[in-house]
Amino acid sequence: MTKEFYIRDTAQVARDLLGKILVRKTAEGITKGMIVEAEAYYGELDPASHAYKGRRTPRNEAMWGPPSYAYVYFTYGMYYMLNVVTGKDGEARAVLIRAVEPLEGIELMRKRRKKKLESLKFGVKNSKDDLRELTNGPAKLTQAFDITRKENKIDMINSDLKIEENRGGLQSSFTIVACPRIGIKQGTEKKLRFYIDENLFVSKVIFKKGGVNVTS
DNA sequence: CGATAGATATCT
DNA sequence: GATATCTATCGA
Repeated sequence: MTKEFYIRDTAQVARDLLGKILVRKTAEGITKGMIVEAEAYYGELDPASHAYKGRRTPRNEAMWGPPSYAYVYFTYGMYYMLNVVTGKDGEARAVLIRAVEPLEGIELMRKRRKKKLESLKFGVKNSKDDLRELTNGPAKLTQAFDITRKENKIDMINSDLKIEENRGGLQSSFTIVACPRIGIKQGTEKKLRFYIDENLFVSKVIFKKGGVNVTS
């Protein structure tokens, strides 16, 4: 993707990221996945954002920086979340990548997810042999793609972590659903979460209020 | 399904 | 000291 792509309105970027390819290269190998779910965060203006009312700390510093950079943060004592910064430099806007559909490096994703599970003190239950379990959530996909604090502030236009145009032509058209964002306590009225309708890898489908279909 | 424990960096 | 853009498990 180009710099211009990310400079635009955050919700627009979130929508347009659906169907694009998240690519990750490490010494272990390469993993790829199609983005199927994303949320927009409007920094200073957004009660749900880490940068609400201009809060600027070492942790959320990346949000304030230039577009196309990664904002990776650690939360709940064990999880990393991946965002891409949008808007103009100095604006604190970002898109949270919430789910992808695995395309390449699936065995590697399995290995990484399994390793993480075993490191937790849970009772290492049987791993459900379900592809969806690899990447259908923001903290799951960062495990599967080995994304941690180290990837914070790297430019996602051309790095070992980047987003590419979908050239494979797989699923060229789809319906986009817009609904409230997940896991927030304020700013729930706005429909800033977008996902590909009917896609199996979407983290959570909201039946309650339903979403709005926005075909692009 | 719904409820809750889990672990810790970061902020107030 | 409280909180967090969550996940896995357990119980009904």
